[in-house]
Amino acid sequence: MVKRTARAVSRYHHGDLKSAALSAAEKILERDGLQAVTLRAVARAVGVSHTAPKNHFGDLMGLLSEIAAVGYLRFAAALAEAVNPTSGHARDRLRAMGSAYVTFARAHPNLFLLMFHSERLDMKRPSLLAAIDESRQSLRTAVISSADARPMNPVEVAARATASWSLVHGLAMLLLDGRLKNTMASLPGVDVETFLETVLDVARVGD
Amino acid sequence: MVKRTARAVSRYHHGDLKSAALSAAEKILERDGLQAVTLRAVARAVGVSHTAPKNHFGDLMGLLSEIAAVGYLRFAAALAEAVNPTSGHARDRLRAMGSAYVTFARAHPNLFLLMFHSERLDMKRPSLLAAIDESRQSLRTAVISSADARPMNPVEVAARATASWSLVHGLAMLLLDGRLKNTMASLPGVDVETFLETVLDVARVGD
DNA sequence: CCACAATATTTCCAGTGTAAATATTGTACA
DNA sequence: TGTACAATATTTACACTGGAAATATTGTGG
Repeated sequence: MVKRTARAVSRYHHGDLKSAALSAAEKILERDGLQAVTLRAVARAVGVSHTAPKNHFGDLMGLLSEIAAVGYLRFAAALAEAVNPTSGHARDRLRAMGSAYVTFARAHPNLFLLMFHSERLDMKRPSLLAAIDESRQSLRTAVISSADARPMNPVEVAARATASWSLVHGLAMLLLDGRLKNTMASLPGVDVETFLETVLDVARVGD
Repeated sequence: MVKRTARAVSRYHHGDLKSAALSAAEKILERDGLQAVTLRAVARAVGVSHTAPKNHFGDLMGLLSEIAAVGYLRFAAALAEAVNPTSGHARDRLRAMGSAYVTFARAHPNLFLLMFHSERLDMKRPSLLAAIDESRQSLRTAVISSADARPMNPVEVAARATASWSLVHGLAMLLLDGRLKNTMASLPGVDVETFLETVLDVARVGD
């Protein structure tokens, strides 16, 4: 059995506890849900005393915030990726980002739910704020580039951006919370991804 | 000091524990958040041993489910109320219901968040299912009545309904999670309700 | 009036977050 | 090289939680 990554032999001083704990926590989150993400469970998974994580995350909220921060960085990358190849019209880029938004939520449901669960997050934590801001940048570029030629006042611009965001976010949340099961059941032969794309097509926000 | 409602003198056998516990729990929920809703806290608030609620709710998830059920009944009433007086066009009714949806979420934020937090709910509990179905009925009437004259296939009908729902739900969730603070801060002089109405106006879903 | 079901209490246990004191280790500096 | 110091980890302790199990009280139908 090979030694971990760094020189870790003595067992005291894990050597890479922070990142090890983060990935262990993320695994627990996706596998067993948020309620299973526990300081003690993470510590057990990494093979360390149950108070060791405190040095790196402070408390449970700190740990969850760091997990969410990692999620936001991946989220931002996924959104940016979705826009890049689409060299078509601005509206197509917005549409592609909406699709990527929902796809990410489906691919990492528990992580996504945590990311929008402020009650469990420390919204003053710098790393989390920075990661959120990165996602916001990704979103903004697509929304801005889809602005019409005709002049709009700032409120209308913000309202359209918020409407677009609300649509994709609400769709993701309803889906993850199982609220679309009835709808899907009433449409035999229609698979989920097809239906989600139809929703995004039908709802061309603003005009 | 007047006796409670029913004849409750002996202190053993509360007499109306279920409803008393429910309203106490709801008060705690709105005042201190979901994490404060605890079987023991509710029992303390009602002045009863900490295992007494078990007889009525089974476990914590059962209690939370009953609270959510009450919320869904109120939610359904609020939505139905919003549609009733509006005798105008079908689209106006849909618009009014969207406004009522967001208004309810703002008026009872923690309750609303619980209602869409399946992880904490027992979605097999009959009372909860019935209450959810009542809300769904309220929503459905408005959406159906706003359907165009021109024929649509079932998938498009469902997609439009889902898009409308997603928009208002996403708007409510983003707002409650504090995700619109930045946007609002960038629009000095615009108050929240005005902005929310603008979002709903801008996003006339489907056509 | 009494057996029984419903309701409430008491007692107990395992699991959790967190604080405080202690122990070990890496490292900068002499 | 060696040593004080900061960083990191452990041990111990405590208050809280959900829940199971045994017990006690009360309402009610027979």
